[in-house]
Amino acid sequence: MRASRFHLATLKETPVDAEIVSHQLMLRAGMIRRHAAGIYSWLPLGLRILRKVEQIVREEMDRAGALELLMPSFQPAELWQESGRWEQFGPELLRLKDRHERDACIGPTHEEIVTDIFRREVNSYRQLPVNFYQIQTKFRDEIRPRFGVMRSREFIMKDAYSFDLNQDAMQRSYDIMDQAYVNIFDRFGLDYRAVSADSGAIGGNTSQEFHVLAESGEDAIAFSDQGDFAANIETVEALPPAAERAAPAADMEIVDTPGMHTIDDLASGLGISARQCLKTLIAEAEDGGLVALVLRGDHELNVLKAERLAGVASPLRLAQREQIIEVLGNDIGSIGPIGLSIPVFVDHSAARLADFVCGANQDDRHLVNANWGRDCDEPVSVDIRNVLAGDPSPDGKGQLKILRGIEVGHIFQLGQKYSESMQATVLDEQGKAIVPFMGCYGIGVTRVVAAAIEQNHDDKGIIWPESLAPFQLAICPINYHKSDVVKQAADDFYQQCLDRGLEVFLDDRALRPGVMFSDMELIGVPHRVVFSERGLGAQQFEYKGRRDADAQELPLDELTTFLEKLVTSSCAPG
RNA sequence: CGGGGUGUAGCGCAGCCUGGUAGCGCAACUGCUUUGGGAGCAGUGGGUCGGGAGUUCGAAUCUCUCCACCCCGACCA
Repeated sequence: MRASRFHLATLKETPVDAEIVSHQLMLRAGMIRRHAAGIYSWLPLGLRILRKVEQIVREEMDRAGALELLMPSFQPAELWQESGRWEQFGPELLRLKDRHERDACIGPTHEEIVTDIFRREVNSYRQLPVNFYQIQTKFRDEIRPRFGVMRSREFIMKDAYSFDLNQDAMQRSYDIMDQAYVNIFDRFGLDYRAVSADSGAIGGNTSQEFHVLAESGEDAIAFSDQGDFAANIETVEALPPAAERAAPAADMEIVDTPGMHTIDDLASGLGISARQCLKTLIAEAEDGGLVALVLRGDHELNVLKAERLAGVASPLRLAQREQIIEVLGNDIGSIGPIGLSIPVFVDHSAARLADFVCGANQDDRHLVNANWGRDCDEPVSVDIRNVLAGDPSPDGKGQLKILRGIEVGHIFQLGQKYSESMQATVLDEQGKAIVPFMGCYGIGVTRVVAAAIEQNHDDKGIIWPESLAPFQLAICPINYHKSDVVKQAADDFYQQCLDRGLEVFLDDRALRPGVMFSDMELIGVPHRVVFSERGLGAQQFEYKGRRDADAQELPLDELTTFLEKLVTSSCAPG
C-alpha cells in the first residue's frame, strides 16, 4: 500500500473524551470514528486489524470442526418469547416494531436463532455433534457505553454454539473449544489467562473466561503462584484463616469517635490497623427487611457471594440510608454487629478477630475490645469477601496473586436451557426424542483489538504483535520526491516486498522524516526501513523494529536477505 | 436510571460573569523556501455559537425548555 493512496487519518492531538489509552490511540491512529454513544465506524486502517483478528479466529474455529454460518441481527420477538428471554432481558435488549407493528429486537446474542436453526435442520443423533459459529455484529443497548470499542453498543463478536446428545459429549465439545481458544489467543501473541468464572445470566454450570492482561482491565483475576488455579476474583473462595481466634484480652469499652465514619477515619483516629476493625454493611433482605454483612476493615465485599446467602435479596442492594436510620436508629458510620436486631452474617476473617473495634450503634461512638461470644452471640461465619493477594489458594497449592484483565472470551456449558424451552430435539438410536445439550462460546472480536493496544503501547503509539499488525513493514524514503536514487531504491524494494507477499506500507508522501516516523510509530507498524541519499551513498539502509531503542545501519547488499527473514518471521503461525 | 459536568470551525479551546463587529492554536487549501524526529514565511477557505421558545432596540452571552455527549455508580464479549 502506498501512503498517497491510503486514507491515513492520524491526529496529533489526543481527543479529550477518550479516557483509556486504547481508545485514544485508536482515534489518533485513525482506526475508528464515533457517530453516537458507543457507535463507531472502522476506518480502513482499523478494519485491517479487525480482519486479522477475525481471520485467526475463523481459521482456528474451522480447524476445530466448527461450521461458519451467518445469522440475522434483526430477530423476531416470537423466538425470544419462546425462550422466555423477551421478558427476562432488561433494556439492554433493543426492542423495536416493524411497519406491521410486529415486535422484534436487534440481537445481543443468538441462542434463540441458532436453536431455531438447529431444530429445523438437525433431526438425528447421527448429525451430532455439531457446532455452528458466526462472526457478526451484535447490539447491546448498554446503560453506559464507554472506553471506545471496549464497551460499545454495536460490536463484532464471534459466537459459537455446540449441540450434543448428552452431557459427556457436551463436555467433549467444550474441551475442544477450550483448546481452540488457547490456540487463538496464542496466535494473537497477547499475554492472556484462561480463568474459571461465574456463568452469569446466560445460565449453565461450567464456564471459563479468557482475559487479556492489562493494568486498565475492568476485572480482577486471581491465580495460584504454584498450582494451576486461576479464576475471576468474584468466584474465588476465601478460605477461613487457619489460626483459631485468640481469647479476649481486655474489657469492652465505648469510645467517642466524632466525625469518624469510614474505616480509614477510624483506624487513623484510634491509631490502630484497619485489620482490627469491623466493617458493617447493611443490605436489603429478601423479605424487605435488612441484613448486616460484616467484614474485616481491610476486606471488600463480594457481591456474588453475598447475594447467594439465604435471606439476602438477589441481586444485592445496599440499603438506603433513610431505611437504616429508621430501622436501626443510627446513621451509617457507626453500625456494628453487637446488639443488632437484624440477621448478621460475618465473614470468616472477621469472625476470627478478638478485641476488635466496631460501631456502637450510636451515632459517633464505637466499641473497642469487643469480642464474639463474650459481648454478643457467636457469629454466623460465612465467606463474603473478595480474596486478596497473599491469601491461600483454594486448591491448597501456594498463595494467590492478583492481576487485572480484560475479558475477551467466554465459554459456557448451557445444558438444555434453550433446547428445552424451544423444544429442539433429535432422535436417538431407539427413535426416541432427545433434548440436546448446548455449549456457547464467545470472543469479543472488536474488544480484542482494543485489548491488544491496552497491553502493547508506549508513549509513541501502538505496538502491534506481528499477527495483528495492519502492515508488517513501513518503508520511509527521505526526499522521495526530490531524489531519484531514493525513489528508485524505495520503489524497487517496495515491489520486491509485494512480490514476496509482504504487507508493506510505502510512505510516498512529500513529508519531512519526523512526520513519517511518528505516523508509523503511532499506527504501530512492527518494522521500518529508511532509505536516504546519505545512506544509499554509503551503500546502506536503515532498519528499526518498533520496540527497538535505536535504528541500525545495514549494508545494502543484505537487503534481500533481510526481506527473506522478515517474510519468514511474519508468515510463521503465531 | 440516579449523581456531576460539557456543548462556540474537522480537533483542542477562549469569549459568557458585566448583552453591541465571533476569536486563538492545530488541521485543511495555495505559493515559495525547507527536508534524518510532528518545519518557516505569505495568503485562502471554513461558524444555523447543540435545537426551540422567551426577555431585549439588539442574545454565543440573560431566562425557560428540549436534545446530544462526557465522567462516577448497578450489567457484560
